[in-house]
Amino acid sequence: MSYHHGDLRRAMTTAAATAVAEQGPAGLSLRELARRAGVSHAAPAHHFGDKAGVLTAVAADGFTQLAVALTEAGDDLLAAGLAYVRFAVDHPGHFAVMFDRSLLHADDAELRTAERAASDALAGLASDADAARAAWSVAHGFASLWLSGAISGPDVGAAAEPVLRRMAATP
Amino acid sequence: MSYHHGDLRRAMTTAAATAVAEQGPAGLSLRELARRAGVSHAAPAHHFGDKAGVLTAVAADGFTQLAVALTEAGDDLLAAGLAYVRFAVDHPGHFAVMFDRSLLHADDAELRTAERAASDALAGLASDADAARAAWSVAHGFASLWLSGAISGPDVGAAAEPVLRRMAATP
DNA sequence: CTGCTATCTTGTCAATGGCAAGATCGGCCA
DNA sequence: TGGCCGATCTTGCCATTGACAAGATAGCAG
Repeated sequence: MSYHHGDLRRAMTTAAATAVAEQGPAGLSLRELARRAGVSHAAPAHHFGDKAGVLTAVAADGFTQLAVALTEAGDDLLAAGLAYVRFAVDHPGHFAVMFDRSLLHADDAELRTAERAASDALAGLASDADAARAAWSVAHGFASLWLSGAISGPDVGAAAEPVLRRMAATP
Repeated sequence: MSYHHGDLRRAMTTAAATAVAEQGPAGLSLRELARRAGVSHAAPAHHFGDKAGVLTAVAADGFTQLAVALTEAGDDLLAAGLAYVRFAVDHPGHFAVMFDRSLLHADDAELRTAERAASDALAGLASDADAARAAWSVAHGFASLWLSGAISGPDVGAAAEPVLRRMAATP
């Protein structure tokens, strides 16, 4: 039987992200993941160690992509907030694990550098620490509530914009 | 052997809440729960149906308590925000499941009425819908980020107050 | 006392996460 | 060229778990 020689690690992380987006982190099965990738049930363990390792890789991937999205949004606080919300809505699988320490290996090196990158992208936007925390809180809160269905509407951007503007306006 | 005749259902929900607070929703084991309560491994199923049923009961309990906390906080938006954050920090097990639809029976009757109670308590605070959403987002976001460790400090209230004030100040 | 219902039990099963040991592959160096 | 070696992936196994089915017990109504 021929072995799998593609980039199995990346295939697994992306598959895991979509699975988490569909069924939540608790619904993720390593064996199901392996089945879909066409490999044996023990293949994930080699690359990630355990289940938390898979989710840690997903989270690290998410923070990296978030850092890029925030950087691309520029210096405007409102634009950055919208980019944050859009990232969460477009990558629900990543977002669902990124801030849940109970699912991750919090001391993973790759994760920490990715977190740092996103954190740095955030810190550069606001004038002081409280303003940064406030902006981060609104964007994060709105994204979470939207994903949970607590806030809903026809368009995310249209719903988020007035909420985020209210925060960006304050000095 | 004598059967358990106390209020097993309530004992389970509170035990489940503390277990979730310690190990996250994914780490919750119905059998471990039953063991701690001194009942058989199938006892939880009778009261809650399945695992999601247990977490649904925890979430409903959380929304009920949240509604009380918000009502007690009065009409001030800042006070309500602080009460929201304090509730999340004081009841991390409840908060962790309340907004995660993937863990719950979203159509549960008890859950829906509890959600409604909390939602009503929130809606009465702000002048318009956007203001309510904004206040909710900041409080929810700050609480989430604090619980995840992304924002930290010596005292929650001291850290939250300037952030929430920034939102409450805007008309 | 008898029957009824809610509560709790034992018994069982498939699925899962994780570990150990072995097989295969691809590249590196003599 | 040919053999070695580490990385990758496999098979085999085990304890734990969630869920279901069927039975036992307790307390209450009549």
